[in-house]
Amino acid sequence: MPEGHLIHRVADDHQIFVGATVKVRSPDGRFMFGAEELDSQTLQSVDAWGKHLLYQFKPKTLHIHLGLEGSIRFRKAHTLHEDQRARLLVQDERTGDSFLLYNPLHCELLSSFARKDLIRRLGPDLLRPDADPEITWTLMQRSQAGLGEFLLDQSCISGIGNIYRSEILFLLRMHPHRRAGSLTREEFDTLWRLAADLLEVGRHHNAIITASPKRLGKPREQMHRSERVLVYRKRECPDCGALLTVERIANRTAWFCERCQSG
DNA sequence: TATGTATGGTAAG
DNA sequence: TTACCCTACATAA
Repeated sequence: MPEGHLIHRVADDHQIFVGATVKVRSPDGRFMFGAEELDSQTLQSVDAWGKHLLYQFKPKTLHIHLGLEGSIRFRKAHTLHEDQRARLLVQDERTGDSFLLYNPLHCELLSSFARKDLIRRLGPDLLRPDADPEITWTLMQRSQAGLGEFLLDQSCISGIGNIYRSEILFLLRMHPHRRAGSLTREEFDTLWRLAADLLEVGRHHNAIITASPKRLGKPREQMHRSERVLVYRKRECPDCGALLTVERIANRTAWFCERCQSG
């Protein structure tokens, strides 16, 4: 279920494990080698970069990417739950709290070189305070891609997934086939700020919410699933009522309104 | 119960 | 560009 907001939320939540000496196991046996290497080590830090989670040990880093199907569950101490389906179990030896990892795309150990290389390949992460928009701006000016394709390219800007893509472009009234390189600096700044704000809201609420609470007349917490987004998987434009265009862009389905997103 | 689809990414062709 | 990964869930039958 992960776009960047959720990965950062996990990293936030997992700060409680930093400094802990941990018990590490691989219940499904598919990460035995790595689990043995990390067992009884002390966790130095937990970081999110785009859709990647990095758990720093010495000298190696545990790299987790949830992909499309992965999930992470937190378990309070003493709620003993032997789940053989989990790829990874990490337990804080001080508190007994643990987390379990299921169906990840990646669960592997990285050398410090491989860690740097991974981060180098990623574009600026909207949710990181050190994110440098100038890098994305430069890439965008040179890009031949349409906006819909550009926003999903994690090497140009990281953290945005398929739901946020459609939602951001709708809110900006920008057509997904408009060339990324055609944006003015002002338009880019607006895009960057909007995307960062939306991801921050998602991180806070642990859910993708792009609809305005004011417009609906209820707080975000009370919004129904279908009310939280504007165009993703919808039939009609929430503004003009026209049928939305559904099209695969960069190998993923995109929803947009030809009438409202003309720019 | 069967079918279709997917909030992501990689690698083969 | 396409197949694949091979799970979870919603919807159709």
